Amino acid sequence: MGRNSRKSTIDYAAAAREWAQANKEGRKPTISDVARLAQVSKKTVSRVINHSPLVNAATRKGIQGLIDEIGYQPDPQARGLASRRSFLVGLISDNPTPQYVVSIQLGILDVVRKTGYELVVHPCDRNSNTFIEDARKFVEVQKLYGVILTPSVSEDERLAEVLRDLGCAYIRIASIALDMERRMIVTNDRMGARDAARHLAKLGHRRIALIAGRRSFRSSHERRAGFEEGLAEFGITMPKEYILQGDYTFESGLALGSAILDIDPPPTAVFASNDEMAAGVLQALHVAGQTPPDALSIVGFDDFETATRVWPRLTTIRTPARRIGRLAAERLLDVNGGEEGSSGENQTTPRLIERDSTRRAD
Amino acid sequence: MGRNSRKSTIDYAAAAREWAQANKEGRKPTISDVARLAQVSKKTVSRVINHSPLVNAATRKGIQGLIDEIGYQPDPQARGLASRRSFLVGLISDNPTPQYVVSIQLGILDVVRKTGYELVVHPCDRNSNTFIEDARKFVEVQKLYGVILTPSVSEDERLAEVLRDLGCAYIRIASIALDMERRMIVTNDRMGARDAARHLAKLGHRRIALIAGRRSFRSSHERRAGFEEGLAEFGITMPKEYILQGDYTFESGLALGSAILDIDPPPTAVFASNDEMAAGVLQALHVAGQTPPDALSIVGFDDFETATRVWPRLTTIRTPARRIGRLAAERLLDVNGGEEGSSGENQTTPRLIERDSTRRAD
DNA sequence: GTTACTATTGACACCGGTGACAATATAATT
DNA sequence: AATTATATTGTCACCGGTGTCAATAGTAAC
Repeated sequence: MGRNSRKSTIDYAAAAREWAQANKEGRKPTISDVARLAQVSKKTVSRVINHSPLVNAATRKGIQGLIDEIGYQPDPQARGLASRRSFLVGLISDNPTPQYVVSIQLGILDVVRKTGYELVVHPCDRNSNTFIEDARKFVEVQKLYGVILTPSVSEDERLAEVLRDLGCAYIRIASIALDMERRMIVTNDRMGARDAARHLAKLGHRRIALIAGRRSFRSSHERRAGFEEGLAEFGITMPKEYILQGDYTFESGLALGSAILDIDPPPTAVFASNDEMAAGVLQALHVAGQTPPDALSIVGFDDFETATRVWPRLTTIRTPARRIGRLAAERLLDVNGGEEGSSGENQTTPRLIERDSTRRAD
Repeated sequence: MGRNSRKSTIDYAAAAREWAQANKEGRKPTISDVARLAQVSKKTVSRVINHSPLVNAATRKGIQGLIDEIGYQPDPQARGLASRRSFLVGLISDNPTPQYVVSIQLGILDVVRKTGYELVVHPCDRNSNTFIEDARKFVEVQKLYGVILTPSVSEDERLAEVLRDLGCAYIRIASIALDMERRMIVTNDRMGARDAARHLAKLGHRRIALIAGRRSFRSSHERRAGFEEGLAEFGITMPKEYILQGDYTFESGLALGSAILDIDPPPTAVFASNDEMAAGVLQALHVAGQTPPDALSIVGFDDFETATRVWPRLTTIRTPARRIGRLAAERLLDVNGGEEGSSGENQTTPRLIERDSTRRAD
């Protein structure tokens, strides 16, 4: 205190009224308007909007009040132009499951909204040979504040390198740590798959099959490895013919589901590496006239909507996608402002949701 | 021709080389760089990037070549600041079905990408009392080029008025024309529902029930009306107790599905106003130990993924969501540049997809 | 040859902020 | 009282484009 009355104190309320008066035509106020009304320089107002500590508390309070009063909102384009950045966050994804993408988006938006940033979505095709170049242009031209990457683009090292090169902050969502901790949100798929295995083993199953996910997704390897580890705890190993290669699509699950029926001896349970494929297996059984889980128990992975739409409802491993999105955004925008430990979570552990697609082995 | 050699001709290729030479440190070129190299004013370069007709053909060609050569990309922030607009398109939605939102997004992106715009997503809650104000701020602060609205926000007249007020272009996706033609993409839900009714009637069903969608969605009324019209063609009317009020969620379908079983006399077919609810009905039947479509045929609406995941797969009315997104974006960005008639579609007609959830009435 | 017109280009301020650095005021130190 | 440090604020050029309007150069008309 004590040093806040260099000049005769300003009546901010009166200034606000004056503005309302003079601005009949409804012009949006700019920083200059605020500065004039508050009788300070533009720079000081700028400091207030940017939460600079270099402002006298009383001055800040008054200016902030004036800003609220007349509804001044800084122009992101002008701010960005001057400071060579933007207030946009990008989401680069190439995930085939729409439900995943939406959930992640919602999670990100939960956070981004509060902080005045906006989310620009950017699906891409990792196989396109202009993929890297496109992404580069995207972040460069838009001067993105940062980007969030979902599998499988999150696993692309070329992309990560380009982003580092551009000095663009990024968060990679993936099933294992591929990068510095502050750049990762890790979903512990391996552990989830392990639980799936334990669940089936505890139900007495011994002849257990696996439908693997798309090879280009890290998660597909993690899920398989975790599942095998879990089985190993019970002394179970899968013979080669019980391991089928899917690609995370419903169609692959459908095809492989009917293939499973022809295996001799038939497995009594199967772990599909995601719900879409599990739903496919389920449908294959129905087509074959079976009534799951009688002859075949099924465990999925993800717990997206499909899991509860099908019949019987899928026992599955829940991936908290929205929460993951939230964590990624929090980390990117450094909500919790660097306060040590506060909520620096960057791990999510999936958990088993038991429903109706599994039963005890006879 | 004839007036393109006022000054000694510029060697643009040489200029490009010169830039590559001088710019070892990899600075991004700005409009000033281009202007200097091409020996013209910034304004002329500006005209080229904006496709102004007021540029000599030869000059344009040279400058464009130079731009391509050195990889100049105009800064959207600077452009926006100076011209008081932006290169962002907004998607404002409050639809409960994620698959719909994703499909629409993809459709919009199909178009938006090609034109250098970016898509900013903005889900909202129409019941929030700051909804309108939030939306207003969103388009005002971001100076959005335009926005696309999906049901049910697309049906909100207050919002539309605010947008007109702000001079922001917008496209409303809805099941009936609520606005000037150039601002609408209409999905003819009524006709789709009519087809659903005809389908059931032709299969010999007479005791037919309806599960209506959420009241706050226009489509729910359209679908109901269309369905009733279709039945009327066959002289069928639904008694009151056959008309159930759902809310477009799976859960409501599940609850109402089991309610249907208690109606006496029981209907032999039901039209659920969307696939989610149809899936719910299906599950209710399974829970009750029935094997649809034996005792009850079901028709859904939308043909989103759920329709093919459940068993039996749903007979449904396809809403081409991605195409709708594409049409909306084309219209908004005026792709087809005003050429009369070229592809000014703004209607999509849903069509019946026959699968396994319907059968002949006994 | 002069005038009027069209086509093309340029000059320059400005959009609404921020960065770098200078200036001023107050407090602390000697 | 003079000097130094700290807190607070201001100055001014600049970010990278565009709008407005003037300038210049050919061309057609008189």
